[in-house]
Amino acid sequence: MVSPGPDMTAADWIEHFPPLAALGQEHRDAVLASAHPVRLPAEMRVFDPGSPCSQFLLVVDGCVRVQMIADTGRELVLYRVRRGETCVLTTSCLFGGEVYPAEGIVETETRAVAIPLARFLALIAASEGFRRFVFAGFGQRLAALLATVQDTVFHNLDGRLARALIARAGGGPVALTHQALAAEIGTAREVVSRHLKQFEKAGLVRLARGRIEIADPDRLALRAARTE
Amino acid sequence: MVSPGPDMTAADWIEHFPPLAALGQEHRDAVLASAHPVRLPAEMRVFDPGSPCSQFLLVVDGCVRVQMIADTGRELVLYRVRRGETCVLTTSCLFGGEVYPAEGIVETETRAVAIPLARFLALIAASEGFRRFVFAGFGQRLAALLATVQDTVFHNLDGRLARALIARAGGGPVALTHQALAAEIGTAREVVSRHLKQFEKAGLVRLARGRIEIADPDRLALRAARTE
DNA sequence: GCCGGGTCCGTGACGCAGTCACCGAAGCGG
DNA sequence: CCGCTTCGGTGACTGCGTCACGGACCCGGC
Repeated sequence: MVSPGPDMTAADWIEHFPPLAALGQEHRDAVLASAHPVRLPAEMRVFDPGSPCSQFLLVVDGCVRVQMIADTGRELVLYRVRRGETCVLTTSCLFGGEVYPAEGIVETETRAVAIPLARFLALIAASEGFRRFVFAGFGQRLAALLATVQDTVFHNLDGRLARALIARAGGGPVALTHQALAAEIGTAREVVSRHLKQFEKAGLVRLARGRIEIADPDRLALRAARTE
Repeated sequence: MVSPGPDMTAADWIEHFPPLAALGQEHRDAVLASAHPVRLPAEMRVFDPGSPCSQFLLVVDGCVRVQMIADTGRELVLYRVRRGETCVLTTSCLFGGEVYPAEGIVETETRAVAIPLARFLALIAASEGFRRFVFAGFGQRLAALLATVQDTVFHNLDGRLARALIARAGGGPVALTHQALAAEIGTAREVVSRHLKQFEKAGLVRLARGRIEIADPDRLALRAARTE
Protein backbone atom coordinates (compact mmCIF):
# COMPACT_ATOMS: atom_id res chain seq x y z
CA MET A 1 0.00 0.00 0.00
CA VAL A 2 2.83 2.33 0.89
CA SER A 3 6.07 2.54 -1.04
CA PRO A 4 9.14 4.76 -0.77
CA GLY A 5 9.27 7.77 -3.02
CA PRO A 6 11.98 7.56 -5.64
CA ASP A 7 13.52 10.97 -5.41
CA MET A 8 13.95 11.99 -1.77
CA THR A 9 15.52 10.30 1.21
CA ALA A 10 13.98 10.19 4.65
CA ALA A 11 16.64 12.67 5.71
CA ASP A 12 15.59 15.14 3.04
CA TRP A 13 11.99 15.06 4.16
CA ILE A 14 12.63 15.18 7.82
CA GLU A 15 14.91 18.16 7.35
CA HIS A 16 11.96 20.00 5.83
CA PHE A 17 9.50 18.96 8.46
CA PRO A 18 9.59 21.47 11.33
CA PRO A 19 8.27 19.28 14.17
CA LEU A 20 10.92 16.68 13.57
CA ALA A 21 13.62 19.24 12.92
CA ALA A 22 12.98 20.43 16.48
CA LEU A 23 13.58 16.97 17.89
CA GLY A 24 17.26 17.25 18.56
CA GLN A 25 20.05 15.38 16.82
CA GLU A 26 19.88 12.14 18.72
CA HIS A 27 16.21 11.43 18.09
CA ARG A 28 16.33 12.69 14.57
CA ASP A 29 18.97 10.11 13.87
CA ALA A 30 16.73 7.47 15.40
CA VAL A 31 13.87 8.46 13.13
CA LEU A 32 16.18 8.54 10.13
CA ALA A 33 17.24 5.02 10.88
CA SER A 34 13.78 3.52 10.66
CA ALA A 35 11.35 5.90 8.99
CA HIS A 36 10.08 5.23 5.49
CA PRO A 37 9.42 8.17 3.21
CA VAL A 38 6.27 7.49 1.20
CA ARG A 39 4.57 9.18 -1.72
CA LEU A 40 0.81 8.77 -2.02
CA PRO A 41 -0.90 9.56 -5.32
CA ALA A 42 -4.19 11.48 -5.42
CA GLU A 43 -7.34 9.34 -5.11
CA MET A 44 -5.44 6.59 -3.32
CA ARG A 45 -7.18 4.89 -0.42
CA VAL A 46 -4.70 4.98 2.43
CA PHE A 47 -6.83 2.89 4.76
CA ASP A 48 -10.32 1.39 4.93
CA PRO A 49 -12.65 0.64 7.81
CA GLY A 50 -11.27 -2.54 9.34
CA SER A 51 -7.69 -2.07 8.16
CA PRO A 52 -5.10 -2.82 10.81
CA CYS A 53 -2.80 0.03 11.74
CA SER A 54 0.91 -0.60 12.01
CA GLN A 55 2.75 2.67 11.52
CA PHE A 56 2.62 6.28 12.54
CA LEU A 57 2.20 8.78 9.69
CA LEU A 58 3.46 12.35 9.51
CA VAL A 59 2.19 14.29 6.52
CA VAL A 60 4.99 16.39 5.05
CA ASP A 61 3.01 17.80 2.17
CA GLY A 62 -0.39 17.28 0.56
CA CYS A 63 -3.80 16.43 1.97
CA VAL A 64 -5.55 13.27 3.14
CA ARG A 65 -9.32 13.23 3.75
CA VAL A 66 -10.69 10.99 6.51
CA GLN A 67 -14.37 10.04 6.36
CA MET A 68 -16.95 7.61 7.67
CA ILE A 69 -19.17 5.62 5.31
CA ALA A 70 -22.61 4.24 6.06
CA ASP A 71 -23.99 0.99 4.69
CA THR A 72 -26.33 3.07 2.54
CA GLY A 73 -23.40 4.83 0.92
CA ARG A 74 -23.84 8.12 2.71
CA GLU A 75 -20.56 9.65 3.81
CA LEU A 76 -19.34 12.18 6.35
CA VAL A 77 -15.96 13.89 6.19
CA LEU A 78 -14.40 13.87 9.67
CA TYR A 79 -11.26 15.92 9.06
CA ARG A 80 -8.31 16.42 6.76
CA VAL A 81 -4.63 15.83 7.51
CA ARG A 82 -2.33 18.44 6.02
CA ARG A 83 1.31 19.55 6.09
CA GLY A 84 2.82 19.09 9.52
CA GLU A 85 -0.18 17.21 10.89
CA THR A 86 -0.88 13.69 12.02
CA CYS A 87 -4.02 11.57 11.89
CA VAL A 88 -5.78 11.24 15.22
CA LEU A 89 -7.32 7.92 14.22
CA THR A 90 -4.00 6.46 13.24
CA THR A 91 -2.43 7.47 16.53
CA SER A 92 -5.36 6.18 18.48
CA CYS A 93 -5.47 2.85 16.64
CA LEU A 94 -1.75 2.40 17.09
CA PHE A 95 -2.01 2.89 20.84
CA GLY A 96 -5.17 0.89 21.32
CA GLY A 97 -4.34 -1.93 18.92
CA GLU A 98 -7.62 -1.25 17.14
CA VAL A 99 -8.47 -1.37 13.45
CA TYR A 100 -9.40 1.78 11.55
CA PRO A 101 -13.05 2.79 12.02
CA ALA A 102 -13.07 5.05 8.95
CA GLU A 103 -11.39 5.45 5.56
CA GLY A 104 -8.63 7.73 4.37
CA ILE A 105 -8.43 9.11 0.82
CA VAL A 106 -5.59 11.13 -0.63
CA GLU A 107 -7.00 14.38 -2.01
CA THR A 108 -3.84 15.91 -3.44
CA GLU A 109 -0.63 13.99 -3.94
CA THR A 110 0.87 13.56 -0.51
CA ARG A 111 4.34 12.99 0.84
CA ALA A 112 4.60 11.52 4.30
CA VAL A 113 6.99 9.84 6.69
CA ALA A 114 5.95 6.48 8.09
CA ILE A 115 7.37 5.37 11.43
CA PRO A 116 6.90 1.71 12.41
CA LEU A 117 5.09 1.06 15.66
CA ALA A 118 8.10 -0.17 17.62
CA ARG A 119 10.19 2.86 16.67
CA PHE A 120 7.26 5.14 17.36
CA LEU A 121 6.83 3.76 20.86
CA ALA A 122 10.55 4.11 21.47
CA LEU A 123 10.46 7.74 20.40
CA ILE A 124 7.48 8.41 22.63
CA ALA A 125 9.40 6.93 25.51
CA ALA A 126 12.63 8.76 24.81
CA SER A 127 11.75 12.24 23.66
CA GLU A 128 9.66 14.74 25.53
CA GLY A 129 9.60 16.99 22.46
CA PHE A 130 8.19 14.19 20.36
CA ARG A 131 5.58 13.39 23.01
CA ARG A 132 4.53 17.02 23.11
CA PHE A 133 4.25 17.21 19.36
CA VAL A 134 2.21 14.01 19.09
CA PHE A 135 -0.13 14.64 21.98
CA ALA A 136 -0.75 18.32 21.45
CA GLY A 137 -1.73 17.76 17.83
CA PHE A 138 -3.74 14.82 18.98
CA GLY A 139 -5.79 16.78 21.48
CA GLN A 140 -6.41 19.60 19.05
CA ARG A 141 -7.61 17.27 16.30
CA LEU A 142 -9.91 15.39 18.63
CA ALA A 143 -11.49 18.65 19.73
CA ALA A 144 -12.03 19.66 16.11
CA LEU A 145 -13.47 16.24 15.36
CA LEU A 146 -15.99 16.54 18.16
CA ALA A 147 -16.99 20.00 16.98
CA THR A 148 -17.71 18.51 13.56
CA VAL A 149 -19.79 15.79 15.11
CA GLN A 150 -21.75 18.25 17.23
CA ASP A 151 -22.42 20.37 14.16
CA THR A 152 -23.64 17.37 12.18
CA VAL A 153 -25.87 15.99 14.90
CA PHE A 154 -27.43 19.19 16.21
CA HIS A 155 -27.40 21.88 13.55
CA ASN A 156 -29.64 22.32 10.54
CA LEU A 157 -28.54 21.91 6.95
CA ASP A 158 -28.74 25.52 5.89
CA GLY A 159 -25.91 26.64 8.12
CA ARG A 160 -23.84 23.50 7.63
CA LEU A 161 -24.04 23.84 3.87
CA ALA A 162 -23.15 27.53 4.01
CA ARG A 163 -20.12 26.75 6.18
CA ALA A 164 -19.01 23.93 3.89
CA LEU A 165 -19.35 26.25 0.89
CA ILE A 166 -17.20 28.89 2.50
CA ALA A 167 -14.60 26.30 3.47
CA ARG A 168 -14.41 24.79 0.01
CA ALA A 169 -15.20 27.70 -2.32
CA GLY A 170 -14.33 30.69 -0.17
CA GLY A 171 -11.22 31.45 -2.21
CA GLY A 172 -13.01 31.86 -5.52
CA PRO A 173 -14.97 29.67 -7.95
CA VAL A 174 -13.87 26.08 -7.66
CA ALA A 175 -14.56 22.65 -9.15
CA LEU A 176 -16.98 21.07 -6.70
CA THR A 177 -19.90 18.70 -7.20
CA HIS A 178 -23.09 18.52 -5.18
CA GLN A 179 -22.15 14.95 -4.24
CA ALA A 180 -18.85 16.11 -2.75
CA LEU A 181 -20.62 18.76 -0.68
CA ALA A 182 -23.14 16.19 0.49
CA ALA A 183 -20.36 13.91 1.70
CA GLU A 184 -18.72 16.84 3.40
CA ILE A 185 -21.71 17.46 5.66
CA GLY A 186 -23.11 13.94 5.85
CA THR A 187 -26.30 14.24 3.84
CA ALA A 188 -27.65 13.18 0.43
CA ARG A 189 -26.89 14.69 -2.94
CA GLU A 190 -30.52 15.61 -3.73
CA VAL A 191 -30.80 17.54 -0.49
CA VAL A 192 -27.72 19.58 -1.34
CA SER A 193 -29.04 20.24 -4.83
CA ARG A 194 -32.29 21.62 -3.47
CA HIS A 195 -30.60 23.85 -0.92
CA LEU A 196 -28.09 25.12 -3.46
CA LYS A 197 -30.97 26.05 -5.74
CA GLN A 198 -32.44 28.08 -2.90
CA PHE A 199 -29.07 29.75 -2.35
CA GLU A 200 -28.89 30.56 -6.06
CA LYS A 201 -32.39 32.06 -6.08
CA ALA A 202 -31.37 34.19 -3.12
CA GLY A 203 -28.32 35.40 -5.07
CA LEU A 204 -25.80 33.83 -2.69
CA VAL A 205 -24.08 31.54 -5.19
CA ARG A 206 -23.73 30.95 -8.93
CA LEU A 207 -23.98 27.36 -10.12
CA ALA A 208 -22.61 25.56 -13.14
CA ARG A 209 -22.09 21.88 -13.80
CA GLY A 210 -19.28 20.77 -11.52
CA ARG A 211 -18.49 24.32 -10.41
CA ILE A 212 -19.72 26.56 -7.64
CA GLU A 213 -18.99 30.23 -7.18
CA ILE A 214 -19.88 32.32 -4.18
CA ALA A 215 -21.73 35.42 -5.40
CA ASP A 216 -22.38 37.20 -2.09
CA PRO A 217 -19.80 36.20 0.54
CA ASP A 218 -21.17 38.53 3.20
CA ARG A 219 -24.73 37.27 3.12
CA LEU A 220 -23.53 33.69 2.84
CA ALA A 221 -21.41 34.23 5.93
CA LEU A 222 -24.51 35.47 7.72
CA ARG A 223 -26.24 32.18 6.95
CA ALA A 224 -23.18 30.25 8.05
CA ALA A 225 -23.17 32.04 11.39
CA ARG A 226 -26.71 30.98 12.25
CA THR A 227 -26.27 27.68 14.06
CA GLU A 228 -29.74 26.54 14.93
CA MET B 1 -15.07 21.16 42.60
CA VAL B 2 -13.11 18.16 43.70
CA SER B 3 -12.32 17.41 47.31
CA PRO B 4 -10.62 14.52 49.08
CA GLY B 5 -12.83 11.82 50.47
CA PRO B 6 -12.86 11.70 54.24
CA ASP B 7 -12.45 8.02 54.86
CA MET B 8 -9.84 6.57 52.49
CA THR B 9 -6.30 7.54 51.67
CA ALA B 10 -4.86 7.65 48.19
CA ALA B 11 -2.92 4.54 49.10
CA ASP B 12 -6.10 2.66 49.99
CA TRP B 13 -7.65 3.46 46.65
CA ILE B 14 -4.64 2.80 44.56
CA GLU B 15 -4.17 -0.55 46.24
CA HIS B 16 -7.63 -1.51 45.03
CA PHE B 17 -7.17 -0.22 41.53
CA PRO B 18 -5.67 -2.95 39.33
CA PRO B 19 -4.05 -0.81 36.63
CA LEU B 20 -2.09 1.16 39.19
CA ALA B 21 -1.33 -1.90 41.26
CA ALA B 22 0.50 -3.21 38.19
CA LEU B 23 2.70 -0.12 38.00
CA GLY B 24 5.56 -1.35 40.11
CA GLN B 25 6.62 -0.03 43.49
CA GLU B 26 8.61 2.97 42.38
CA HIS B 27 5.92 4.58 40.27
CA ARG B 28 3.18 3.66 42.67
CA ASP B 29 5.01 5.62 45.30
CA ALA B 30 5.23 8.54 42.91
CA VAL B 31 1.48 8.47 42.35
CA LEU B 32 0.86 8.15 46.07
CA ALA B 33 2.89 11.22 46.67
CA SER B 34 0.81 13.50 44.49
CA ALA B 35 -2.55 11.93 43.71
CA HIS B 36 -5.70 13.23 45.31
CA PRO B 37 -8.44 10.77 46.14
CA VAL B 38 -11.80 12.35 45.41
CA ARG B 39 -15.39 11.41 46.08
CA LEU B 40 -18.03 12.69 43.67
CA PRO B 41 -21.70 12.65 44.70
CA ALA B 42 -24.41 11.56 42.29
CA GLU B 43 -25.80 14.30 40.02
CA MET B 44 -22.63 16.35 40.37
CA ARG B 45 -21.36 18.10 37.25
CA VAL B 46 -17.70 17.18 37.03
CA PHE B 47 -17.01 19.46 34.07
CA ASP B 48 -18.90 21.67 31.63
CA PRO B 49 -18.24 22.65 28.03
CA GLY B 50 -15.47 25.27 28.27
CA SER B 51 -14.03 24.10 31.57
CA PRO B 52 -10.25 23.96 31.62
CA CYS B 53 -8.71 20.60 32.33
CA SER B 54 -5.89 20.34 34.83
CA GLN B 55 -5.74 16.80 36.13
CA PHE B 56 -5.95 13.23 35.01
CA LEU B 57 -8.82 11.20 36.47
CA LEU B 58 -8.94 7.47 37.14
CA VAL B 59 -12.35 6.19 38.16
CA VAL B 60 -11.98 3.66 40.98
CA ASP B 61 -15.68 3.02 41.46
CA GLY B 62 -18.96 4.48 40.24
CA CYS B 63 -20.04 5.91 36.90
CA VAL B 64 -19.67 9.27 35.15
CA ARG B 65 -21.76 10.09 32.06
CA VAL B 66 -20.22 12.30 29.37
CA GLN B 67 -22.55 14.07 26.95
CA MET B 68 -22.82 16.88 24.43
CA ILE B 69 -25.52 19.53 24.69
CA ALA B 70 -26.99 21.56 21.85
CA ASP B 71 -28.17 25.15 22.13
CA THR B 72 -31.73 23.85 21.75
CA GLY B 73 -31.30 21.66 24.82
CA ARG B 74 -31.06 18.39 22.96
CA GLU B 75 -28.42 16.08 24.39
CA LEU B 76 -26.38 13.11 23.24
CA VAL B 77 -24.61 10.71 25.58
CA LEU B 78 -21.11 10.04 24.25
CA TYR B 79 -19.91 7.41 26.72
CA ARG B 80 -19.68 6.48 30.37
CA VAL B 81 -16.56 6.15 32.50
CA ARG B 82 -16.67 3.24 34.94
CA ARG B 83 -14.43 1.33 37.35
CA GLY B 84 -10.90 1.08 36.06
CA GLU B 85 -11.50 3.44 33.15
CA THR B 86 -10.36 6.91 32.19
CA CYS B 87 -12.07 9.68 30.28
CA VAL B 88 -10.82 10.08 26.72
CA LEU B 89 -11.81 13.76 26.64
CA THR B 90 -9.91 14.49 29.83
CA THR B 91 -6.78 12.84 28.55
CA SER B 92 -7.08 14.56 25.21
CA CYS B 93 -7.68 17.98 26.75
CA LEU B 94 -4.75 17.53 29.10
CA PHE B 95 -2.40 16.74 26.25
CA GLY B 96 -3.71 19.35 23.87
CA GLY B 97 -4.21 22.14 26.40
CA GLU B 98 -7.83 22.41 25.27
CA VAL B 99 -10.98 23.06 27.25
CA TYR B 100 -13.65 20.42 27.62
CA PRO B 101 -15.99 20.23 24.62
CA ALA B 102 -18.71 18.36 26.54
CA GLU B 103 -20.08 17.93 30.05
CA GLY B 104 -19.61 15.19 32.62
CA ILE B 105 -22.29 14.19 35.11
CA VAL B 106 -21.88 11.73 37.96
CA GLU B 107 -24.53 9.03 37.62
CA THR B 108 -23.80 6.99 40.72
CA GLU B 109 -21.54 8.15 43.51
CA THR B 110 -18.02 7.90 42.21
CA ARG B 111 -14.62 7.53 43.77
CA ALA B 112 -11.66 8.54 41.67
CA VAL B 113 -7.98 9.36 41.85
CA ALA B 114 -6.91 12.72 40.48
CA ILE B 115 -3.35 13.12 39.23
CA PRO B 116 -2.11 16.67 38.57
CA LEU B 117 -0.87 17.39 35.07
CA ALA B 118 2.82 17.67 35.94
CA ARG B 119 2.84 14.37 37.80
CA PHE B 120 0.82 12.75 35.03
CA LEU B 121 3.34 13.83 32.41
CA ALA B 122 6.18 12.58 34.58
CA LEU B 123 4.51 9.20 34.92
CA ILE B 124 3.94 9.00 31.18
CA ALA B 125 7.61 9.71 30.66
CA ALA B 126 8.84 7.25 33.26
CA SER B 127 6.64 4.20 33.13
CA GLU B 128 5.98 2.08 30.08
CA GLY B 129 3.24 0.23 31.97
CA PHE B 130 1.46 3.49 32.70
CA ARG B 131 1.77 4.58 29.09
CA ARG B 132 0.32 1.31 27.92
CA PHE B 133 -2.56 1.58 30.34
CA VAL B 134 -3.38 5.16 29.38
CA PHE B 135 -3.06 4.82 25.64
CA ALA B 136 -4.68 1.43 25.22
CA GLY B 137 -7.76 2.57 27.12
CA PHE B 138 -7.62 5.76 25.18
CA GLY B 139 -7.66 4.08 21.78
CA GLN B 140 -10.45 1.75 22.77
CA ARG B 141 -12.66 4.55 24.07
CA LEU B 142 -12.12 6.68 21.01
CA ALA B 143 -13.13 3.75 18.80
CA ALA B 144 -16.29 3.26 20.85
CA LEU B 145 -17.00 6.97 20.70
CA LEU B 146 -16.76 6.99 16.92
CA ALA B 147 -19.05 3.97 16.72
CA THR B 148 -21.62 5.90 18.75
CA VAL B 149 -21.30 8.86 16.43
CA GLN B 150 -21.68 6.71 13.35
CA ASP B 151 -24.75 5.09 14.82
CA THR B 152 -26.30 8.47 15.62
CA VAL B 153 -25.57 10.04 12.26
CA PHE B 154 -26.39 7.15 9.93
CA HIS B 155 -28.88 4.79 11.56
CA ASN B 156 -32.61 5.14 12.05
CA LEU B 157 -34.32 5.64 15.36
CA ASP B 158 -36.00 2.27 15.66
CA GLY B 159 -32.78 0.34 16.00
CA ARG B 160 -31.04 2.98 18.10
CA LEU B 161 -33.91 3.07 20.55
CA ALA B 162 -34.02 -0.72 20.76
CA ARG B 163 -30.29 -0.84 21.46
CA ALA B 164 -30.53 1.88 24.10
CA LEU B 165 -33.40 0.02 25.76
CA ILE B 166 -31.41 -3.19 25.93
CA ALA B 167 -28.39 -1.35 27.30
CA ARG B 168 -30.39 0.41 30.00
CA ALA B 169 -33.22 -1.99 30.81
CA GLY B 170 -31.78 -5.30 29.65
CA GLY B 171 -31.30 -6.51 33.20
CA GLY B 172 -34.94 -6.21 34.23
CA PRO B 173 -37.48 -3.41 34.75
CA VAL B 174 -35.76 -0.19 35.65
CA ALA B 175 -36.50 3.44 36.52
CA LEU B 176 -36.04 5.27 33.23
CA THR B 177 -37.82 8.27 31.72
CA HIS B 178 -38.49 8.94 28.06
CA GLN B 179 -36.38 12.09 28.38
CA ALA B 180 -33.39 10.08 29.57
CA LEU B 181 -33.71 7.70 26.64
CA ALA B 182 -33.98 10.62 24.24
CA ALA B 183 -30.76 12.12 25.60
CA GLU B 184 -29.10 8.74 25.30
CA ILE B 185 -29.64 8.58 21.54
CA GLY B 186 -29.65 12.29 20.75
CA THR B 187 -33.28 12.90 19.86
CA ALA B 188 -36.37 14.57 21.34
CA ARG B 189 -38.60 13.26 24.10
CA GLU B 190 -41.78 13.24 22.00
CA VAL B 191 -40.11 11.10 19.38
CA VAL B 192 -39.10 8.53 21.97
CA SER B 193 -42.62 8.53 23.43
CA ARG B 194 -44.14 7.76 20.05
CA HIS B 195 -41.70 4.98 19.29
CA LEU B 196 -42.09 3.44 22.72
CA LYS B 197 -45.85 3.39 22.21
CA GLN B 198 -45.27 1.46 18.98
CA PHE B 199 -43.00 -0.95 20.82
CA GLU B 200 -45.66 -1.43 23.49
CA LYS B 201 -48.37 -2.11 20.90
CA ALA B 202 -46.06 -4.69 19.34
CA GLY B 203 -45.65 -6.34 22.76
CA LEU B 204 -41.93 -5.59 23.02
CA VAL B 205 -42.05 -3.50 26.21
CA ARG B 206 -44.32 -2.65 29.12
CA LEU B 207 -44.54 1.02 30.09
CA ALA B 208 -45.36 2.76 33.35
CA ARG B 209 -44.67 6.28 34.50
CA GLY B 210 -40.93 6.51 35.03
CA ARG B 211 -40.39 2.79 34.48
CA ILE B 212 -39.74 0.62 31.45
CA GLU B 213 -39.74 -3.15 31.32
CA ILE B 214 -38.69 -5.28 28.39
CA ALA B 215 -41.46 -7.76 27.67
CA ASP B 216 -39.98 -9.68 24.76
CA PRO B 217 -36.16 -9.52 24.82
CA ASP B 218 -35.70 -11.74 21.76
CA ARG B 219 -37.86 -9.73 19.40
CA LEU B 220 -36.48 -6.48 20.78
CA ALA B 221 -32.98 -7.78 20.07
CA LEU B 222 -34.06 -8.48 16.50
CA ARG B 223 -35.05 -4.85 16.12
CA ALA B 224 -31.79 -3.74 17.67
CA ALA B 225 -29.82 -5.80 15.18
CA ARG B 226 -31.34 -4.06 12.18
CA THR B 227 -29.03 -1.14 11.51
CA GLU B 228 -30.49 0.62 8.49
C1' DG C 1 -19.59 15.70 -37.37
C1' DC C 2 -22.63 12.21 -34.11
C1' DC C 3 -23.15 8.54 -31.19
C1' DG C 4 -22.73 6.19 -26.70
C1' DG C 5 -21.68 5.89 -22.09
C1' DG C 6 -20.59 8.08 -17.88
C1' DT C 7 -21.14 11.73 -14.70
C1' DC C 8 -23.77 15.36 -12.86
C1' DC C 9 -27.92 17.58 -11.76
C1' DG C 10 -33.30 18.41 -11.27
C1' DT C 11 -37.64 16.91 -9.56
C1' DG C 12 -41.81 14.75 -7.56
C1' DA C 13 -43.62 11.66 -4.20
C1' DC C 14 -43.26 9.73 -0.02
C1' DG C 15 -42.03 8.52 4.82
C1' DC C 16 -39.39 9.24 8.96
C1' DA C 17 -37.82 12.47 12.34
C1' DG C 18 -37.69 16.95 14.91
C1' DT C 19 -40.34 20.99 16.65
C1' DC C 20 -44.01 23.55 18.76
C1' DA C 21 -47.89 24.14 21.49
C1' DC C 22 -50.66 22.33 24.58
C1' DC C 23 -52.85 19.18 27.70
C1' DG C 24 -53.70 15.57 31.02
C1' DA C 25 -52.00 12.24 34.45
C1' DA C 26 -49.17 10.77 38.19
C1' DG C 27 -46.51 11.61 42.14
C1' DC C 28 -45.18 14.46 46.19
C1' DG C 29 -45.04 17.83 49.85
C1' DG C 30 -47.52 20.63 52.67
C1' DC D 1 -57.06 17.73 49.89
C1' DC D 2 -54.58 21.08 47.15
C1' DG D 3 -51.04 22.88 44.39
C1' DC D 4 -46.72 22.14 42.21
C1' DT D 5 -43.66 19.56 39.57
C1' DT D 6 -42.45 16.01 36.65
C1' DC D 7 -43.68 12.92 33.19
C1' DG D 8 -46.04 11.41 29.22
C1' DG D 9 -49.56 11.87 25.04
C1' DT D 10 -51.09 14.18 20.92
C1' DG D 11 -51.88 16.93 16.65
C1' DA D 12 -50.06 19.93 13.23
C1' DC D 13 -46.38 21.28 10.80
C1' DT D 14 -41.68 21.51 8.88
C1' DG D 15 -37.31 19.63 7.55
C1' DC D 16 -34.66 16.09 5.83
C1' DG D 17 -33.57 11.46 3.66
C1' DT D 18 -34.92 8.11 0.18
C1' DC D 19 -36.49 6.35 -4.14
C1' DA D 20 -37.24 6.53 -8.86
C1' DC D 21 -36.62 8.60 -12.87
C1' DG D 22 -35.20 11.66 -16.56
C1' DG D 23 -32.69 15.20 -18.75
C1' DA D 24 -28.27 17.75 -19.43
C1' DC D 25 -23.59 17.90 -20.11
C1' DC D 26 -18.92 15.97 -21.16
C1' DC D 27 -15.67 13.28 -23.55
C1' DG D 28 -14.19 9.59 -25.95
C1' DG D 29 -14.32 6.73 -30.36
C1' DC D 30 -15.87 6.26 -35.02
